[in-house]
Amino acid sequence: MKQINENTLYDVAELFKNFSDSTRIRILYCLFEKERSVTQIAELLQMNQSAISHQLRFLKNSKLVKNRREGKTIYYSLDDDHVYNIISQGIEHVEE
Amino acid sequence: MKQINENTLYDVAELFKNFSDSTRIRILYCLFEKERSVTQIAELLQMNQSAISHQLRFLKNSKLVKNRREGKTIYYSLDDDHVYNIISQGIEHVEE
DNA sequence: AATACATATGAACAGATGTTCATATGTTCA
DNA sequence: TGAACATATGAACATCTGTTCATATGTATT
Repeated sequence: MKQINENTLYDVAELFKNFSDSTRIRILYCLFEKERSVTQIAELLQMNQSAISHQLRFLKNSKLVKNRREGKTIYYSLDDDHVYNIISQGIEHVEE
Repeated sequence: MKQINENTLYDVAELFKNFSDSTRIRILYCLFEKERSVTQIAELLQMNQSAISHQLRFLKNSKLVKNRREGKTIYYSLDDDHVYNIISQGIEHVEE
């Protein structure tokens, strides 16, 4: 087992916090396929726009999603190669 | 991307909840090396026994740790092969 | 049986978290 | 410029979460 820094585990907990809420993980999962706008995500998840927007900010701060503007619309997409792998591993775990 | 069940993502969020708290992840991490008693864990993490005990129950319910009694002492150890991999991947992520 | 040790448990509390509502900001198009 | 659309934001609120304290349960030893 490799030696790790004192604070690393706190950062790891912060990282996993992103995946510990069903709204956030559903947002990330629906971005697996392709980028989507805030409105599209809200419709997909059947939740109101503000709730999605708040969670997207959370995910953006964690650098898990990025966005780009196209006119009035802002498209969000995954910003981290690890996201796919981490969630996939989680899915594998629970489906056993 | 594979097709997943409606409820799977909720379960995945539940799974990651285990790793989203620094106390729990530190407990799990110190069990990487070997099994440890509640008191040993409390000393290692410099936290009181009750807090550790509560979190161990949490982790036990999630089937991430198991325990065995030896006299007065109860030893906890990891109960899931995935735990090691999931946390390792988290560590890798934050150390980049 | 009484004491000491190890762990578990429930209640109480403070702080964190997620959602909603109202509204602000930013963009497009007429 | 004004209206319509898309998104962001702050405040308020209810709920959830993690810790502590006090105490209960379980085991070993004398």
